[in-house]
Amino acid sequence: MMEKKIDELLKKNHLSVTGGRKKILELFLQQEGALSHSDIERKAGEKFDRVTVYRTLQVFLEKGLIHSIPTSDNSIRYALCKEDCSGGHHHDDHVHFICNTCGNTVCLEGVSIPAIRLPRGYSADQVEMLVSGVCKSCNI
Amino acid sequence: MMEKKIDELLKKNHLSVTGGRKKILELFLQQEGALSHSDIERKAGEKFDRVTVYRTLQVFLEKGLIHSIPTSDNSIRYALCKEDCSGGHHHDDHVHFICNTCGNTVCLEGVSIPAIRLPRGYSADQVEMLVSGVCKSCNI
DNA sequence: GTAACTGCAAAATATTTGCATCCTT
DNA sequence: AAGGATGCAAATATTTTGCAGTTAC
Repeated sequence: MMEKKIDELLKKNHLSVTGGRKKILELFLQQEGALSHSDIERKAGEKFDRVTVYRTLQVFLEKGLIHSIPTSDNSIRYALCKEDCSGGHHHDDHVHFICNTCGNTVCLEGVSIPAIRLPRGYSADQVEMLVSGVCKSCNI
Repeated sequence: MMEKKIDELLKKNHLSVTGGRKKILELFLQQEGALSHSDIERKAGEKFDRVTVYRTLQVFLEKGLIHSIPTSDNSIRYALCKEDCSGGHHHDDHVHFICNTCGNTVCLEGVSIPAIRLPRGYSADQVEMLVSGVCKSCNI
């Protein structure tokens, strides 16, 4: 049951289990894709405060439950991390896809980011790859 | 002379040559790297209005004079486009590098984004690659 | 019982819009 | 002269902070 999974996820990350956190985590689990702050507010209905959403996302981010996906429109998306990246230690080597038709953002778990050769003097820490286009569901 | 170059750039893109636009374009030309909205405000001093900066960046973006670089911190950076991407038709196939030490963002013109294979059903339109780490100047 | 989480109020920031005026062409 | 660009004022929207009340452990 999802309820169980949610509780486990929170406990595993040393977070107390509260209504707001459960609700937000549930949204992420239901949705196969990324959510922006405003997506969450909208989907959660009038359930809880804006501020709680900010704080919850921040804590989830710190604990490594979710990761953020950069965008060009000043509205960062967040997506659930997979098992192996809890504790702030991310294994974010997958590609993010943004659909221009439906607006959804998804993590392409199967597609990994190819290595690149940087100019002399540069050292890489993290690499993000962002593809926009038309997704599977819209591409008919 | 830079003055000339600035005028030409504006004219080439069918924009009238005004003080604000010249100033902002000058900032981009001086700086080898990307600028955020607030960078521009800061560097321009008290020269002109916030609103002018918003509108100018928007126009430059539409005309293809600059391109935007996504970030994870709700502060989009903008960088000058090279010759061949005016008219909203971008040739943005280079990698962007964000230095965690000095905070600068630069376009690695020499490094091009490797092709990737998307899952069946997805079609790509644009690809962004964002590397963070330590840049040449800070890596000593 | 205690520490942590939440909601509310309010402050601080950031972005957008309308309009009158000024500047470029 | 005409159209577009700018500055100012103000409306909106977004994010942060402090604090008091509530809840999880």
